[in-house]
Amino acid sequence: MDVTNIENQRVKVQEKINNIFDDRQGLSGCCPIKDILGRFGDKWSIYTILMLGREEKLRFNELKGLISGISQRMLTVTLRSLEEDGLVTRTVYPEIPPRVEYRLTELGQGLLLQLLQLADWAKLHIQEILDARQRYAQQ
Amino acid sequence: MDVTNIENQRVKVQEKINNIFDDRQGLSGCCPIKDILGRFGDKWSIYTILMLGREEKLRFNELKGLISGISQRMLTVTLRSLEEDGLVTRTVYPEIPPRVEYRLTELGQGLLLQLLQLADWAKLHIQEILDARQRYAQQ
DNA sequence: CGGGATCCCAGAAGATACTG
DNA sequence: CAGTATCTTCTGGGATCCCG
Repeated sequence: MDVTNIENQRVKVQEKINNIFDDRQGLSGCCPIKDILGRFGDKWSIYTILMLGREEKLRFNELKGLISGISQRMLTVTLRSLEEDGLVTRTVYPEIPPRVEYRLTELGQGLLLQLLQLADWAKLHIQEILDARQRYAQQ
Repeated sequence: MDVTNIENQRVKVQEKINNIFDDRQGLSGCCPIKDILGRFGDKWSIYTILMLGREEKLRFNELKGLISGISQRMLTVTLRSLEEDGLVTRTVYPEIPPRVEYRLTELGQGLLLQLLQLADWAKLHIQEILDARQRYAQQ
């Protein structure tokens, strides 16, 4: 009985994986995971999304202060890329000096939730990974 | 009532995000998401994990055939990196010619499940992203 | 068969200076 | 304040050759 369940699990996983690769042609020649990953797999997007998720709205220099180490250029590039994909909105207030506010869209908040799930898994298993890494280094 | 629920949701999200950053110091100066992402955020790890997840066990050249476009070097590098982190096992059979089998560990299978969840979200929302990208391009 | 070692390059990211 | 422009630096990954 247990064996059957485990076997069923396996088959489901295999089907899902097959589905991912079936869709490859339709979606600009790339599997959806890779495509999504391209959106936040870079060096700064995650931090940007997390900060906007925590603070709800932030100005350019506020973000720059919160994301330690990021350069002006990379913050600009990152925000433009997130905006392009509809994950972030950019609102310019025509004042002097200018004020620009960034927020997550609903889509961006959805992605944030996925990231947090991934973070949960990561926190649960990070120690195993660190241990494995150390074992590997000692061999 | 509904407003309170939404507000509760928000607070939960904020707490989670704060937790991620609280742990930064303890975990080699990096938040766990970034650390995990470093494991499969590269160009080939995902495909490797997906293939091993689908086939259960694979030899070096079988993998190379399944992952179109990958070079010998990058397959080696990718597999070593996954092995180092305890996501993949490498078994050498001392025959002539040599035979080497790769499999996902339990940890690797756990990560695979996370990836599949991400894929589910991706498939649901990829079209929104593509639309947003097109709108952005036309402005 | 399953790699290791070496060379090389494009594109990502940092530093710095300037601007509406 | 919120960028843009330009230059340089760094790194991931491809190509090639070799080996047990």
